[in-house]
Amino acid sequence: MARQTQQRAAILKALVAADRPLSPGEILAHAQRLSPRLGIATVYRNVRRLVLDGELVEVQLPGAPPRYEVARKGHHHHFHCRICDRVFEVEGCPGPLTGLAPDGFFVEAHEIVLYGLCRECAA
Amino acid sequence: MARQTQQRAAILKALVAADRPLSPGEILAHAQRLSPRLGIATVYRNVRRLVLDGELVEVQLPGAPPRYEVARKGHHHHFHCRICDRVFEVEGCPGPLTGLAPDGFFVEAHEIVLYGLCRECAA
DNA sequence: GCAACATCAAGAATGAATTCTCATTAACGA
DNA sequence: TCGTTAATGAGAATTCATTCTTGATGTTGC
Repeated sequence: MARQTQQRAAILKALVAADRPLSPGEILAHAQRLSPRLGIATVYRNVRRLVLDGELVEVQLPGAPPRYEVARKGHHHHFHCRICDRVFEVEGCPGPLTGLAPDGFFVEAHEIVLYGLCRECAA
Repeated sequence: MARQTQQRAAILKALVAADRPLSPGEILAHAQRLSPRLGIATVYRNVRRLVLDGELVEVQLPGAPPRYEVARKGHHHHFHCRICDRVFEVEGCPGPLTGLAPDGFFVEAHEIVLYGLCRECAA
């Protein structure tokens, strides 16, 4: 059976504390504050399992490696800062957008990504 | 100076004829109809130069390799068919979406991707 | 507490996309 | 047409994210 290890706890805590999607490298950096000897392979192993277990969801953004965020957050979108490369969550949504597709196309989902400067980089 | 080769012409014609963003592999397959001995390295070489020359633009979509489309098409978005994996252009746009970002964030651009079934795969 | 064994850390290995190498081909100015 | 040389084709090499391997470690059931 699965064991509750310090490393997995550190990985989950890092994602909960960040409250934004993190890449494997970011997860490593954040979680190492709690578990200093943590290695990147352990991040990948645990992230894979946490996604399978439904605790994390993968967030794919254009031209960027996969990021991961805690599951059950409801429908939302993302903001990608072009300076610091961090990704943030964005609350609203302009609607289902089914009207944009050409006739005969069937829209099942949509993704919106905003680009620009985050609060810190805009200051 | 740059030469006008059959291969480069075939690559551009393939992209113009397709009227949708193509991946390097798709460009190879389409352009080989016009230039059968075309190789993948030549596709990458020419695509890189055509992007630098401003004739093509790179289209990045979530979780997908880069695709390329002819430049100067105006603001538009994309539809990614989950069955055939082809990407199509979509005309409209719901607006600048600057209101979605949190306070203090500065929105410079946005990308919208629709997912579902294209006309052929929905039939 | 202790033994069994799931998990770990570190580095090697993998895989896929992209780029490089180099002998050959072909574009184009004279 | 011809010579120069940019561009090509094919396969090797590279890159980088991710996964595997190994011996060591730490968690859990008893």
